[in-house]
Amino acid sequence: MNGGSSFSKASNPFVTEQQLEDNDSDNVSSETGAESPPSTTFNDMKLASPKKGKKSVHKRVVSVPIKDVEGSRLKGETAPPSDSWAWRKYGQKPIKGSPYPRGYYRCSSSKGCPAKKQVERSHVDPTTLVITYSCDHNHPWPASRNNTSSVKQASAAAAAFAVKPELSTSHPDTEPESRTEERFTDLTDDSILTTGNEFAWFGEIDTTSMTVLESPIFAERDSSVADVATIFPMREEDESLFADLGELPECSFVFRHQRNVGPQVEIF
DNA sequence: CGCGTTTGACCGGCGC
DNA sequence: GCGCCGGTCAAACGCG
Repeated sequence: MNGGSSFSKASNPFVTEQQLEDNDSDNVSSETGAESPPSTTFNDMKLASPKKGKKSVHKRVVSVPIKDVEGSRLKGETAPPSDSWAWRKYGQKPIKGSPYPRGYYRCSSSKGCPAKKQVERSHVDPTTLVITYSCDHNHPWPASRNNTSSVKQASAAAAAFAVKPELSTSHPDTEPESRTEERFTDLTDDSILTTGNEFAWFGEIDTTSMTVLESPIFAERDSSVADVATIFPMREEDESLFADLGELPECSFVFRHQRNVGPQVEIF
């Protein structure tokens, strides 16, 4: 929402959605090799909660030109684009193989929201900001280490993950926590998230920038981009994805931006 | 006063 | 078994 944050069509950030399911092996590498071997992005990607024996893990990575988002925040190098959600940074670490540090953010829009995201600059394309969204739907949120005040909503948090996407859709700016819980209730429905929330910022940034609308999600948000959906019939897959979210213990989204390359959408 | 950011330390997993 | 690396926590600081 900050002015300045707008995806310039010129940049045409192609968004490649990748859903990583860490079923039990590493089957994440083919697509990544498209242009940049994100060795750190996927291969090394470990879920925050390593305790997981083997649960399906979904991650979504969004790559956007920094120049388009840097306007939102002039702070760190990995300043994430301002979206409709409030993110609180809880850590930053230098990543091997990448000259840029990775920032760890946790959703603070709703107290119990387990949604997290990692923001880092692509070492391949320094001008590209890679945002990895990851949500632990099933995350137990151990009270022992739990943060400060999300315990009570831990349960809700679990569902929050699914909710989050939904919230953003209509969530103005002030997202009442209570609402979160309500959403969960409905979530079970086929309300499959209008998934706009997490990506709401895309729309806010610049609706005309269809470049980032390659995600079916946008298609639902804006009929004007319906064409995109046609081009990238991921919609039903996406829905499936989200639909599963209700059952999936964890989820993440992966978007990838590839320059000079046609939009690529790959789903695992 | 509250919230968010920053930084260092700690923990756990994975690879060698 | 050891070392490396990623991820998270917790305390301190700054800003609104």
